[in-house]
Amino acid sequence: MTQKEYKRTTVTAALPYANGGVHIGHLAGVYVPADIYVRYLRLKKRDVVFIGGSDEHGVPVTIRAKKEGITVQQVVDRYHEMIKKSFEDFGISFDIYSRTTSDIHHKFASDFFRTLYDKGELEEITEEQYCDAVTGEFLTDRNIVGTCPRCGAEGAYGDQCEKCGATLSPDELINPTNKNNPGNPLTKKATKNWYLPLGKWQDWLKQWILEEHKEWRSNVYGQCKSWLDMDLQPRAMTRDLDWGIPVPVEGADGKVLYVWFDAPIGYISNTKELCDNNPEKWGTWQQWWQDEDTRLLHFIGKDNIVFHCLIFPVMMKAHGGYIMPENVPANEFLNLEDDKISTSRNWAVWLHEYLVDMPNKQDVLRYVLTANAPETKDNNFTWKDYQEHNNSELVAIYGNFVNRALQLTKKYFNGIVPECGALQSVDEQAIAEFKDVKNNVETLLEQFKFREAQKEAMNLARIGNRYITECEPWKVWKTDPERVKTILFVCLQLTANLAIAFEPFLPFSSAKLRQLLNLDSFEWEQLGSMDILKASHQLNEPELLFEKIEDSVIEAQLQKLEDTKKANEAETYEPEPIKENVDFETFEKLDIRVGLVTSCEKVKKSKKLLKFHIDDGTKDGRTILSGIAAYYEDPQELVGKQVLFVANFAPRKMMGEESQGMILSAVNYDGTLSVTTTSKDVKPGSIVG
RNA sequence: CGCGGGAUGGAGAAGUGGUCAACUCGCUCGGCUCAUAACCAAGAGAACGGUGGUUCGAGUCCACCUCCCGCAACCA
Repeated sequence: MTQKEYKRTTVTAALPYANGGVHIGHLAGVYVPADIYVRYLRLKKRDVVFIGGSDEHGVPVTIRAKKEGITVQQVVDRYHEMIKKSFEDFGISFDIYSRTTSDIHHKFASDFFRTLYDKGELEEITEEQYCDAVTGEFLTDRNIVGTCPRCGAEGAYGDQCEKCGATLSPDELINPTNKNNPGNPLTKKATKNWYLPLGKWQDWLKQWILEEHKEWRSNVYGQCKSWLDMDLQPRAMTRDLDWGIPVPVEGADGKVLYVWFDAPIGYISNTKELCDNNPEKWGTWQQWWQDEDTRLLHFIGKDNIVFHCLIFPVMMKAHGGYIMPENVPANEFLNLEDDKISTSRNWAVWLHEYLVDMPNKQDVLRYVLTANAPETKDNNFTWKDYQEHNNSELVAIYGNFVNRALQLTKKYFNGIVPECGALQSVDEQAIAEFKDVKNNVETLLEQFKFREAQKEAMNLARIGNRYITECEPWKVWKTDPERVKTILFVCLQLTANLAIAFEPFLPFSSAKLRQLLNLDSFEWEQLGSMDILKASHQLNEPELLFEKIEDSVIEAQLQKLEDTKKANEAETYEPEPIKENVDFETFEKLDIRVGLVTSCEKVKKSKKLLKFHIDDGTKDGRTILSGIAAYYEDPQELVGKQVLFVANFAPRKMMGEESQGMILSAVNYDGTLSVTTTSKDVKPGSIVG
């Protein structure tokens, strides 16, 4: 694929925003593929650096800080630590994971901006912009709400009305106000900002991307093309805000660098931090960002395409001296149980929670996310899928083959690698098959086809299972023990090959397998070879590589999601509209009373009905049937409670019983029912009014 | 509204003009028993989102349409 032979590779993974945790969508889209690729290159002994870090500027963290009553720094500290820790525990092998609030970054980004400014690469534009008349803060279109001029809906945004879909500008809104401070009036103030004139670089971008990088993924190429077919507008690189990197220009008080300006520079400043800390090992940062022999790769999600393919390259080009990305493998999005992943709705599987709920199952998640990777279209993660991939692939195919090989070796040869005898055609065929795997995996990885590459690695185990079944060493042992030596020798070499092939994908399992095989180290070039384990080498005690995941574990996760859904519904609950007014006489017609429940039981053959006996102050009391059985599993808990009931309801037969009235229940937001009761003890039969 | 990406058996997913639409999981039926009821073999199952067109021939090219996602707050 790559025509040029590069000396080294710089790999970046999108900087997660320090306003929440990392979830499976981030992992599947960016971090797992990036990590696979980097581990592969390292195993090939290539020079590679893997850069990550938290993006800690921008507006949302300031809003969160305000809401929680803590400082912005406290917010970003909290999430930075959390994200960093969970990446580590998950085995995302960043060479550095730093942050955009670091001193090095502030200075670097500031200098970068200043260079553009001094070279005259930025345009100064003064504009009237909306701001909150009370607080004075500037507002983006999206943070202005008002009444839609077309459909009259309330709560239309400054850029679009969600109700009718009309594209709007804030000027068109009726009664515009600050979304975060409803009611505050707006005014307009002139403000000066610095813009990057993208149009100036349009021809260069067209040549570089549309002509020279036709091999980029179609989603990336198509998105770039659609932008490049229009006239690119200047893009503001500064904002009126007090959180961020101050604009290093005279007269720019109260202005900071736009997050999208400073965040990608974080890739570079983090590299610098890494190199400064250990120059012997890492050399200079310039070597990773400015040397023509370095290949630059950005792993991102599809929403970041224009920033990484157009804006950041223009920033680097305008600055001068930087290399351009050689590829930007952007993934599509992952859904969760058929619903969009959403931070605000808490609809996600959070990495930090997964690591607690599913201890030592990092590789299972890595495997499933890769097997289901949203490489060409949005995909769906379901827990059932997760269980299936684990149980029928990792356990049944990979883990099982390894276990067969190790157990048989233990049984027949005390865990010592036997001598290889003369090869038969069945052996040679298996060996020939698994020699192809190396090339196939390499080709696929170089094309960023991780899903297929992993499947190809799994083929090794399939080959192994087929081979061992065909050779039946457990049978041959009885007649020809010498032959069993060769069979198991081949199986063990296959096992060692599996450890190598899966290292980029399943690093924890490969480490464990390497330990079981009692191997100190291995490298990619050994993949496909038949002498990784020498005869008479002692193996360690066999252990299972993967465990079956039981239904109960999956059900617990599904329940967790179900609870989230419930909580979301509760949050977005809106009461039913109030009914038409009635006069007092109408109300008076209803005779509502207090009753004491003296007995309560399920009505046979009915799913819904409970049969109450109520003390209503009369000698015999009355019987009332109520359709709330589904919400009171144990009817006994209602006995002794005072309830409100309509006493002058016309009696009605249900399931053969007569119901004399109606017990009042509240209908909860989710449709569940709750019997009403009194707050103090009241004599049965008392009037409610 | 516009622009970009996508829609292939129950699920994932190859395939860009021409052998029975590959492969993985699931399913059915055999076999095996070394192995975590794991393994191996065989089989069933897709008129390739819809309509129309180009062509000797289309999942593959063209037109129109439908649905999903992104570009547009949070966000991979």
